[in-house]
Amino acid sequence: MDARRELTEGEWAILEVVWGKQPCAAGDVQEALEKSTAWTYSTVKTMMDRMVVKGLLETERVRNLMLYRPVITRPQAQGGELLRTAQRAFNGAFSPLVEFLLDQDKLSKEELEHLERLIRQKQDGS
Amino acid sequence: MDARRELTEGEWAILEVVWGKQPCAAGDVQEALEKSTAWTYSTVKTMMDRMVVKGLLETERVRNLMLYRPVITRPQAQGGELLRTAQRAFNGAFSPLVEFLLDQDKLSKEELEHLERLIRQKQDGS
DNA sequence: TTGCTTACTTTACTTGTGTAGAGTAATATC
DNA sequence: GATATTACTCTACACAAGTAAAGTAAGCAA
Repeated sequence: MDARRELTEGEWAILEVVWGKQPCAAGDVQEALEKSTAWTYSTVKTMMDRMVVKGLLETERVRNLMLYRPVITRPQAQGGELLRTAQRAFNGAFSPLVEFLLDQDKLSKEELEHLERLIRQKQDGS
Repeated sequence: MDARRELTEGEWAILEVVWGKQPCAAGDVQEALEKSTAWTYSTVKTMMDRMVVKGLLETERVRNLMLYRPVITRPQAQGGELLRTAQRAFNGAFSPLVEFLLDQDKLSKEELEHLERLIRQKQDGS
């Protein structure tokens, strides 16, 4: 619920899976992350249960199976992440953050064109 | 040196001070952060020494005083932060990150105009 | 009904970070 | 020179997060 909470690397990994397939059992998540993380079932299950306590996931018991759902949406988490980055690294403002990307040539010619178009649309819309 | 290392909240706070005044003694940093963090001298000193071990700061001893300097620059740290955010929350690309900001109306009319101008300059320049 | 399999629970070790007290060394002051 | 001040060092605790082994419960198969 609190999109302002910081997510760890592990929490992101788990949430990505749960967002993709919900409801979702701990075993599903473990299998999905097996290649990238090599975490055992126990590890994933522990992390997910801790995420429930934190309010990041919620559970529903179906017979002997525990199903998990995300409580926060991906956009909420993305927003929180960006907010914190802006806060920490750019004194709380988003615009300097974008300027930094421009300065550092992090955006390709195509992306620049694309963004220019989007900005113009945005301006027309409002 | 490694701009890819993640900085904690505390490390950011300390680095902000050290970037602003270098070289800088632990006491200086403690005083600067006193209002916002209420950390004691010991706390700040411990964190800074750990940052030296990590290669985030370097020291020079002048008589009985230990002076600290940043090893990474602010832009390096900002870049690292943004890179990680892009990685975690936007599958590694910067452009979707900016699009997210547009979608979520995180940028004011003035900022949009400003950015549009910058983008156009950028395109002319290259 | 006996054991196999699967999922879950309990417990615990480790590392990093925030936090700081207590003790020590060196400088400054009277 | 004795004392006060300042800065440092050492040590340690707490909590979060990554990590997972071992034990338990419940449905399934023969």
